[in-house]
Amino acid sequence: MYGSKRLAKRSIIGTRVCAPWPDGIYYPGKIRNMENRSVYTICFDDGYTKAFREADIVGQGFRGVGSVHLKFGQKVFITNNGREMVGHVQKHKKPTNEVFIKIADSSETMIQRKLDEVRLMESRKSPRLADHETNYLKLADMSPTSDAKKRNVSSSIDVPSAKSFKVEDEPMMNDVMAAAMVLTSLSGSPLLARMDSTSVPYSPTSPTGGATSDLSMGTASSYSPSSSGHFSWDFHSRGTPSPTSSTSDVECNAPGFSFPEIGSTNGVVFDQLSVDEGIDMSEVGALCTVDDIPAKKLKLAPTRTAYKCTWPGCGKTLCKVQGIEKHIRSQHLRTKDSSYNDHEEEFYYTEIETTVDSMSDMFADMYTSSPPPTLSHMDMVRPPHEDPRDSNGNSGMCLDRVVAQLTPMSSSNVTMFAPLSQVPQQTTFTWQTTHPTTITPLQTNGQQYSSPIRKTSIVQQRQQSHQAASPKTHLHFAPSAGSGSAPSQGHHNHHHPKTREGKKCRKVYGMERKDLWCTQCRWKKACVRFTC
DNA sequence: GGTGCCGGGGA
DNA sequence: TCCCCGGCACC
Repeated sequence: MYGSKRLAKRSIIGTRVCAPWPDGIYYPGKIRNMENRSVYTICFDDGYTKAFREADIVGQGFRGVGSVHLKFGQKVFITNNGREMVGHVQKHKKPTNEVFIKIADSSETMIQRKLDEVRLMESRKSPRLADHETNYLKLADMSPTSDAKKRNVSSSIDVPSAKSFKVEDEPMMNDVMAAAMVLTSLSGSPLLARMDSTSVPYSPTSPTGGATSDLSMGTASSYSPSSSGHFSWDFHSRGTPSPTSSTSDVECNAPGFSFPEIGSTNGVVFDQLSVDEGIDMSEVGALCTVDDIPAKKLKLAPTRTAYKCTWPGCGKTLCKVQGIEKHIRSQHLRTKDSSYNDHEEEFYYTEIETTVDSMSDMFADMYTSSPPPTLSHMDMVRPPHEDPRDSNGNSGMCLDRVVAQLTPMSSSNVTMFAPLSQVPQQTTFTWQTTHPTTITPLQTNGQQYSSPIRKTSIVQQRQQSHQAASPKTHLHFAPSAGSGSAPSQGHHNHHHPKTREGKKCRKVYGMERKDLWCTQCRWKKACVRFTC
């Protein structure tokens, strides 16, 4: 019924957004794919890839910066004197939403801005900013010397000087921040960084020290002065991946293999992470408490991540994202020119996750032997940006909606963790696979386990699309939310086979952001982006 | 009244 | 084919 619908042209893939690391600081990245309607895999600029809930993402189509709390050291962009400047947050006063920003190219200039006037990403690419954007080392190499004085004359327009700014008594904070930015950008895994932050007093990924705390907590003073100027933290010494390792290493080490490490460090964390061995939908660092976990889900199953080519008939599975991308480029896209990278290959592989204990050996064969669903139109997928969650991350309603928007068949459980600094939250939902035979063995492992496979957006989107089109679609999960409007019930299929409870572009983006709507919505046609 | 989207029609 | 919009059913 809906299979013949014209497909949207716009793509969210590749959209630059910001997402928080475990230290609570937002960093820019690109949306690589969509895990489901509410979870997006973001590839940070340093190559690290992580899944985030839509509510944790800041950017066009997602939540605005006005709804986030900027932590100390957060890199921001502001317009000052008609110029876009980059700086780092010194303090974000929540009550007034005032943000004090230290301009990156000056150690003295402090800018005060309303939160709404702050951007997490540059609005335009000026050479000056581009330089800052890409050269973190240079950024980190700033020193509060004569250069600062010079700039202080022209750029401190409407702000008190840093010295009069008593919020932070960190003389070397600029350097520290810069260093932190470098490290947070380069470090392999927020997951591990979080682990560090919970187990080590000093976290290289957190400019405020291990506690990822606000400036107001005064943890900045815990920063080691020796860290300024060079960045040689030994990630390996704590069993974490090198921040400067290749992206593939990051991929392989951080999201996949780090779970056991975390488990070994923090039993609670381990439990959390291994629950369902499902998708860590958000900040793994924002770990749930045990209390948040349904007892039935307390099964340990460390996971690892692999990448499976979804090119029809291929199914090659590699453990490194670089490898799979190379494979796709070379084998399928025939793109040899590495300088031309439109990231098309990202459409043709999916990140899969499996438990180390039971699945590591079998899943590759299983998945390589299973032809993937036809490639879906990821570009139909746009994220809802208005998450009904409250600012504390209490996402009960949101999660319910997430659940409701899925078209599950109890094949895979997805574990969602609340983002950092938010109330630990976890939910589990399932989705149906279009290849039940592929999943069946996993399903039989038990409900707690369900599928350990993390199927990312391409496959999943297709699944959802199929289900939306299938009259046999039915829900198997029991959550109260959304269950009352299961597609199999009542009037639902008559005139509006797509439930109104599903987010539609109008609802998600609003009239003022109609440009973000899918084409269908703009044409008042059936939404193809938020199908249910 | 708002929303979703079918159906029709213009470019 | 793209795009717009009237109109209707549903909430």
